[in-house]
Amino acid sequence: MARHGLTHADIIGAAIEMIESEGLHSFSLRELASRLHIKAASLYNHISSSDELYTEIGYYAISELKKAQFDAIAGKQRAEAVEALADAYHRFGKERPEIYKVILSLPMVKNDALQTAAGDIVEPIMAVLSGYRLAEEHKMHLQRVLRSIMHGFISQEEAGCFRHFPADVSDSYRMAVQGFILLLEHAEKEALV
Amino acid sequence: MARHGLTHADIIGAAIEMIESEGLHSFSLRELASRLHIKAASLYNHISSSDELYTEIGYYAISELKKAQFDAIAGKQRAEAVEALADAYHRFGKERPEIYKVILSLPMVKNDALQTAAGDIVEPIMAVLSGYRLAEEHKMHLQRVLRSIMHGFISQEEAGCFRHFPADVSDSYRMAVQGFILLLEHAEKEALV
DNA sequence: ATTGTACGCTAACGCTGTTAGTTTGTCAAG
DNA sequence: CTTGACAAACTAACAGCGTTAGCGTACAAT
Repeated sequence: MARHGLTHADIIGAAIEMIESEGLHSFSLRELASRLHIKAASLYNHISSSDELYTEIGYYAISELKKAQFDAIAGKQRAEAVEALADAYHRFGKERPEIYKVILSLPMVKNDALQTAAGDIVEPIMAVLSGYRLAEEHKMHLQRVLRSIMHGFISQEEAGCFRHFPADVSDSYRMAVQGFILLLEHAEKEALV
Repeated sequence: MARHGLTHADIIGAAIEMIESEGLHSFSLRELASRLHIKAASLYNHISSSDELYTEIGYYAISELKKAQFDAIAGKQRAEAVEALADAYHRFGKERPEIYKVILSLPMVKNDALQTAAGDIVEPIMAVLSGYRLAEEHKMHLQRVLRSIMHGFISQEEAGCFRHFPADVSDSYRMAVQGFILLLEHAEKEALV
């Protein structure tokens, strides 16, 4: 009845807040609506489907992640930049696990808007790799390798897969990143030959 | 009415088949029941909840993955064994993506039965690492690193995250694995010092 | 032959996303 | 100042989900 003056951005913002605090798992449109003092059906005046909502939140998450990475590597070069980037990625995953999960649930195949989002993920990594003398194709491969390491690590850590052994998890991550730097330097040397 | 002589194993088997063919996403107890010519409620004579069902399928998936890895590394040593293991893991993820997803959805934190399953994941990797002269703690770390690489890679590949660049995806994976082998050898040398 | 249990059934509950159709508040134009 | 249009809320409903309670029946063992 009483107009609440809700905007699209309000909806997205509230959804993000809810997901971060209550968890992606227990999120629902009805709960979101209720928190906005609205009926679930009324949400459809602002969004076209739950899929669209998740996609938009995914965009937000990706841009946040991108920002965090660029902030971290600012003014840094080579190994130091790689470490800072990896650290920022790891921190993002640990501090905002539910939002990170939204990124994972994005079906990157679908539309091309998502393709540009995928580009956003790649950007900071490519920026870091630019500090190394690498062939363009090598850079593409190595970018994938670094993403695999970072994503694989935090998603397994988050899932609790790393509790099997008592070894310190941060140490493992550091070793993974050092291994990647080793590979980078190796690739650089080979290119010179 | 007419007894069908359904066993617990039949249910699990049918569920696995459905998930592999139709996808985890569109799987439901009601569809599973209908495929077995049963009502959904009747499933509860054989399983206690859908969670339990997913968990059991997860066990199955993990054991299959473990088997594939051990088969691959049989008779191989060191770098060759690492490559074979990584290759088997990759193949499993590509050939049975839906079943692989079930593993991911397992909440490893929960009960201790799942802890033993987590052990099963670790086993073949530790077997391969045993071919290298490494401190016990190094082995734990490196096992996590390899898992991160393998899991991170195939989960991103599956999600379509690697279409951004034209570079060959298998080449990227090979490079990731070679990088890990490099790290292994590096760690081995350092240990000798 | 009788009894017990394992396994099927129906009906229902509360939850999910989603749609159609209706009302109402607000703001702009006449 | 009234009127009309549009935006944004509403209610009611549908189909689907997992799950529970309670009922009936076929089969196996006594």
